[in-house]
Amino acid sequence: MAGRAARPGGACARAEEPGGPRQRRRLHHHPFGLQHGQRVPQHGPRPREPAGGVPRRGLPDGALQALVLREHPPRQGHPADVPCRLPGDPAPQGDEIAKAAGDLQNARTARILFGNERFRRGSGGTGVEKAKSIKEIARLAGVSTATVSRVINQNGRFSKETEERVLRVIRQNDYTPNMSAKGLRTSRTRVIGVVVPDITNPHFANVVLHLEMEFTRRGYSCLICNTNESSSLEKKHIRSLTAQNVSGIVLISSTRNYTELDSLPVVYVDRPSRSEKERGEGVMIESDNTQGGYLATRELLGAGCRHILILKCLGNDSNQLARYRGFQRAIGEAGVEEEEALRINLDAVSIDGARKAVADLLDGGVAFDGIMSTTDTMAAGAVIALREHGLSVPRDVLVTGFDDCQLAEACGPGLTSVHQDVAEMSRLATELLFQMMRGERPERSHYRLPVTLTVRKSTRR
Amino acid sequence: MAGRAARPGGACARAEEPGGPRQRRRLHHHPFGLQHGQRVPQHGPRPREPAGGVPRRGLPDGALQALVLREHPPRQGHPADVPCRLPGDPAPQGDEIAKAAGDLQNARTARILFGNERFRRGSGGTGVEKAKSIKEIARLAGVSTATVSRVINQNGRFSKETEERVLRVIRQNDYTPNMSAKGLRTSRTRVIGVVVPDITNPHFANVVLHLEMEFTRRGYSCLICNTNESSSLEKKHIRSLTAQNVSGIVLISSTRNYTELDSLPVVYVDRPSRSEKERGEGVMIESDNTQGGYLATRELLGAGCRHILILKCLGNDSNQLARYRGFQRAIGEAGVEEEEALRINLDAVSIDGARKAVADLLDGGVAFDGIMSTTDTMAAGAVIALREHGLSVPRDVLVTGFDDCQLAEACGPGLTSVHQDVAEMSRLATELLFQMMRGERPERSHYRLPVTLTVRKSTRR
DNA sequence: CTGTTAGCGCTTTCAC
DNA sequence: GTGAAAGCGCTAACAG
Repeated sequence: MAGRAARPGGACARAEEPGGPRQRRRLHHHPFGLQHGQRVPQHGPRPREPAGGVPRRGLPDGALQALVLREHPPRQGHPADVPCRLPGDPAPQGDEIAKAAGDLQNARTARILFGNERFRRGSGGTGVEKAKSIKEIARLAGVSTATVSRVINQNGRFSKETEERVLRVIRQNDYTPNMSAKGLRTSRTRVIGVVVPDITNPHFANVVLHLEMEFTRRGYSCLICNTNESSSLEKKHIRSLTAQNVSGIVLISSTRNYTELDSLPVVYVDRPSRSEKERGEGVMIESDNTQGGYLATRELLGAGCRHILILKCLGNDSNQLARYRGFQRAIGEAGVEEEEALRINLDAVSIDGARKAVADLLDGGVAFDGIMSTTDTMAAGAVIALREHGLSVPRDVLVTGFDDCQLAEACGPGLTSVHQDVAEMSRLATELLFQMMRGERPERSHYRLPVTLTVRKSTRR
Repeated sequence: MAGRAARPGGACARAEEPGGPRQRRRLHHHPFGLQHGQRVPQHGPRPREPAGGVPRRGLPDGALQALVLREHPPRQGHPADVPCRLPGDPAPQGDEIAKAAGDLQNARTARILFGNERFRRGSGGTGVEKAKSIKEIARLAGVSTATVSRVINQNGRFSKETEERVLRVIRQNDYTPNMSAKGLRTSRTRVIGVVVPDITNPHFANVVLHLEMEFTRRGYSCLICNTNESSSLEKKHIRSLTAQNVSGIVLISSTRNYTELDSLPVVYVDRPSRSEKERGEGVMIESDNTQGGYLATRELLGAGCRHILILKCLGNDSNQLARYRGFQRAIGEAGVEEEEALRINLDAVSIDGARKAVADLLDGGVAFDGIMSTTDTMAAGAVIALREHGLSVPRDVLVTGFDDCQLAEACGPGLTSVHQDVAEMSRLATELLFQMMRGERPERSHYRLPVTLTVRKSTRR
């Protein structure tokens, strides 16, 4: 295979074609062909026919694109270079689909929402045998499927010898239970949904990593859903998760009004409900953001700052507000007055947005000796702006961040930042979720984890 | 509920108890109680009994911890503060379980691998009705389930009027198909597995975000698996994914020898096979890392650097090597000789590791005028080390990074970095995966995407 | 302790 | 164009 002559290809060098030119045009021929000796079931899923079969109809995969695109726009990369674009790439059918957005209006939308993959693999392929079932294991072990099931799930009611025999057969045949069947039968899939606003936010990435580790440890998988801060996308994700019979959900969101979740174990993480008591159900874990804002501000005050710029972001993240309240408490206690001019509210969290905002302030001649930022990202932007204006951190201005992510370590002189105990947060979230999945009621419905201040050079002259 | 008196609680303030003290001890009472009028099926899953039922046996959730812990250790947060620890937190039963690691040795391991959630929700709860099935929809629409199915999947063979009626009923009842059943029947679940080494790596987080967006657009979900660079964990994840009948897999790994994947659409992203032709199957997409290394090095050479420190990492990521080769090519073309002393090989990618290594070199009096780092993270560490030694970037030393992540924007004066077109990579990966899922053969089996250089101040004096 | 069996919700063949 | 019915793989009630 590797010895074949490489075809020149377009912009991308070294494109190989494993199938060789002869097969190139047989697009509808499934690469994982049907095994010849395979049994053809009377009923049940029809294995792929070699060529014809049901012709592909309905919308191609590009269809949903237009639908979701409006609220989930693809991030701009470098729009100039779009290399190696595939031929036949269907142009998104914008208007036609877009008007069906959000609801099930017609068949086309139905297809979008529920459609099948048309071309399934044949369950046998080139030398690949069909996955073993519990029946097969039962036959080989000389017991009933019920017994195999009991052994697998350690539900008791079997003898030591039977157990050993069954387990041996399981091992020898490399058997793994079919989770779809299990899920159908038990309404639980050993999959946990994690709904997160934006996984590229280092803080959330960290949360997801830790959650995933905790789940894996317990033999569960992690279905991840980015909402991109869109509430309608969030709702879709949640519907999708319930449709998939997930065992539980971890939700990073301020929203609490999903009736879909009433019968499902849910743990809310990181973002408290906006209306404080929107819905009683569900368990909530958050860091003590107010305390974090307080600690950061105290650090600045302790170093002598008296004119502290507060850099925060409006938007969905209610934690920003809590951090700001901590700031207010600290300066209040210190007898420092809050200055209207020293408050920046950004629309979105970004390095460059913060940089520009701080630069504007500096250009306008506003004076301050400290910056308390409610995220590391914005703090990084602030540090850049200061440097560009010839100001030194920490000599001229002290800066604190929030989240203590990699950025804080790398930024300028090292950024003092409020550290959230993400590992503990994730551990606790998982623990509580599993309690609920077991049918137990967690001791509390609200946990607030202490934060600490990681002091770096940005606040120590 | 919100009006109830808050119990003082332990270290965490404001702990609420939604159930009130009376219910507190009834841990085995399911919070989502059984609806009273609910039908009790003769067979099939038994809804939770109020109290007794099958007593909880076998290992608690902590069991798998010890098993996986050794290869997937929890990252250290701030070990000092472990607040709000739950009571009854089971101590992991280390040795007992650990010796069963890696294989199915005994019943206990079986339970760990396959065990059920013991306590399912009653399918009805407080006012929550059972999820509707296709049968219910069929009844309400006055058609058969077959017809409903055909409408949902747009498989044809129904009249316009029938279609409208069915869709109306579906809408009115807020029906969503049960994906477990669908998965069982069709062996495909509209879920795509993404296996990634470490999601906190900003580059991978970015890839995952874009993949997830592409999947969501097409109505698919994203099951994410962190391998933490452990090959045995990777294997477990892959087995788990196949057991769950995922529709396809995106794999960021150098490994190509999973027979489990032979019958499944797989796209390899980012990391080429180590042995270049280990297995012909599967489609591979990567950035042109060699070209990236080349571009970065050229940038340094063009600015006059003649003694360039190469900062790379040994380990699983074969891209590091490609980038290094680009470096070699560039200096070769420029007639610059590679200096043994100017090569740092780190064990792992970290800011602090790079900082220390570069600091050691500086302390040792090794002289260089440029640094070509194979990741932004290490570049950030290098910049810190330089600054700590009183050297200025870019005045004294020029630096380039790789990946063009947030760190590059925030680091020092702004880091010139090689930009990978992650959006296009994800788009292409998804496109190819869906082609394979449809049974089509992609045009090529190997795609190499062009990279660009994002020039910032670290290379422009 | 073990086996028989119904059926979870869905898709698809076959018969009309 | 439509419906009846089988059966995907698994669990759990029930009978022995």
